[in-house]
Amino acid sequence: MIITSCKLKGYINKGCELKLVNLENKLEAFYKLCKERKLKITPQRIEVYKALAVSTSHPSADEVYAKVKKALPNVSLDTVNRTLNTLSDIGVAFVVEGSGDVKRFDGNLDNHQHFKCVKCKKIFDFRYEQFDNIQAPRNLEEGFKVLRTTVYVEVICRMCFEKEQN
Amino acid sequence: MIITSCKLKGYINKGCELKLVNLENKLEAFYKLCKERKLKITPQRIEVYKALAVSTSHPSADEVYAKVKKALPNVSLDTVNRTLNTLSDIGVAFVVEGSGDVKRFDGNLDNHQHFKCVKCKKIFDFRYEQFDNIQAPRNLEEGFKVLRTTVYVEVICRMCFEKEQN
DNA sequence: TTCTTATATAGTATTTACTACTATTTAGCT
DNA sequence: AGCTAAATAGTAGTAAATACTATATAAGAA
Repeated sequence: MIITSCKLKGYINKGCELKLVNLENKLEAFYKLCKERKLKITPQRIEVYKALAVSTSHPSADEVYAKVKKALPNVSLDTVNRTLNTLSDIGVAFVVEGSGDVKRFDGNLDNHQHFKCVKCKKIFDFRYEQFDNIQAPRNLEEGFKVLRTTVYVEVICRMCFEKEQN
Repeated sequence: MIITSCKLKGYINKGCELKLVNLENKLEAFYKLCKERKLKITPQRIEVYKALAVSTSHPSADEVYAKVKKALPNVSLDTVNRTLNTLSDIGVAFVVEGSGDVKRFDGNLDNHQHFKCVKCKKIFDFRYEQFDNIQAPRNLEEGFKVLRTTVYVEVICRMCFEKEQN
């Protein structure tokens, strides 16, 4: 088990230098992908991509905005937001599971898991005995107070899938 | 495997009548818990608790608010919000994993899982080979387009844990 | 039952996240 | 260099959640 970016436990992210070396290659791949998808390669897109590619901290749009602003002082937050969504669309980034949705409450204390439609944001329950007692890795339990370990599935529900086809 | 509240696939929630029968018992237990925790049993708390206890749809604060408003027309949204948080604090409800946080992006496409501190909202990566190829239950894969299956761990990080002690 | 007080609430204001809109600019093609 | 669809900056708007303050009330004490 490798904790890849857990600074609290004193782990050092040894991947950093590698990341910078790789950035050139990553950028090339990114350019290529943009061309394939007929997306214009703009300075804004490059900077947003770079900010995300070298980050290990799962930044919010605001945090990426702050970083990009250093290179492009009058970039707009809207552009950063749009670009982040574009990057997710083409698969070079993704939205951390569950984040970005309104706070939802659950009064069902029985053992169960959730799956969510990423389009309509509906959340469904399911129970799968195999997942009832899933254990977080031990060294995570040693370094942190573990409250809950769940399996989380992101789906597109039938309704949204059909809507998408039209 | 039981899909407990998946209406899209035509499953009917057979638990509904049972839920209403159980509500009385649940309420009694809730009153008892409130007394233990020195929390006043107010009409607002009762209605919020009831709304959540009979719901299977992981409602947002707004949705609970709308429901409670029918019984208590001039309840405030703030009260509903506070009460929902109180219910989470005493353990009779919980916040659906990941929801309620700002949208966060991840540029790391390598196979990995996330754990999040519920206090400071920081997200950390970890890799645990066992979780690399975790499979959603088959009948879920049949009814929905599954995009991603991850293990999600909620923790309190050391910093926040120590802060809490003081 | 009435009194007292800490707790909880209603109503409003504020903050923050995110999306929408429009006029302007620009990347990529010819 | 010129053209055009796509992208952007700047601003406005919307929605979610928290913060604040004066008022109301639950629950224990008298």
